[in-house]
Amino acid sequence: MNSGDLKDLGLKITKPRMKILKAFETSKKRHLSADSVFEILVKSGEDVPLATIYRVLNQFESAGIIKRLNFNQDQFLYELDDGQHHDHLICVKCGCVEEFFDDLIEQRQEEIAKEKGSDIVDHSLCIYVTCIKCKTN
Amino acid sequence: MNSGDLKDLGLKITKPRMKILKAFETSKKRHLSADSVFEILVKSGEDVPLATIYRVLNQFESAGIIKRLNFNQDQFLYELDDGQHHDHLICVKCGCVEEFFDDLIEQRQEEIAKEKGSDIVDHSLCIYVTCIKCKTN
DNA sequence: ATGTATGCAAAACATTTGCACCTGG
DNA sequence: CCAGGTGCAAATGTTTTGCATACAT
Repeated sequence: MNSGDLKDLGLKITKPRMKILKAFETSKKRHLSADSVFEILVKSGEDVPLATIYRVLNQFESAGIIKRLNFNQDQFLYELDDGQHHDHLICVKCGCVEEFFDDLIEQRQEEIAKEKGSDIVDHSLCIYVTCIKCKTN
Repeated sequence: MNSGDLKDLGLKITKPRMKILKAFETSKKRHLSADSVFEILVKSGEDVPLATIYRVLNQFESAGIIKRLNFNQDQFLYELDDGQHHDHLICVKCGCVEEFFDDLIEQRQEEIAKEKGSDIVDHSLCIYVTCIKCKTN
């Protein structure tokens, strides 16, 4: 993701937008809340107000640059959208997130929707786990 | 679910609790928000304040009487817990909810967690659809 | 009687919005 | 220059909480 991409999406290249993008690209965590983006920027002295972060995040989501995820937590998480659909395993102890994709599960969902006469618009599968690290602690 | 069951769970039989239970049992919708429980009770003249509804709903969830669901909407929904795990199809147009259970999907989730070395605690699969009724409108 | 539950009003908290000012192209 | 973006403060909407009173057993 670079400034050209932003421009192509009809979004002006502004400092807040670039900073927020960079936060995602340089963070070791792929899944960030609005608040953690805020924290990252505060720490790097590149402060952007939360309201702007939320606005930019929403625009990025509309533009298809990021995805907003709902893990039944108190906040939404956002991840860069690489175009590869996947689902998530979320550790209930440490909050870490792993991604996976399973063809069989995807297919079965299509079949289930078909049986009901419905068209799938989207789906979300969250597997809440105790991750391998937390199991041994 | 009757007063005896409530008592067995260590919950006193109070008017608000009975009214809220009845709202679930008599509603044609299985999936209700705190607010829609409130509306139902207002309409039947059995008014219970929202704060109490939230408190009772939380107690019921801890007691295993109901489940709290998160469909990526602005509120949580609650359903009577009949002990049968299932997942949901949610219509993005009309908000109607259908339930389903698929053994294959359940199994695959176990396998995926196992591959990662994690233990499943819970999971949530929401298929967002356009339902058959909304397709034809 | 007494520990719980309720009602009310107020708090909490993530997210959104109105509006005046700024900025990118 | 000017539409669009930002910053700030205030609003929103759901859910939670503190506290004094009422109730179940």
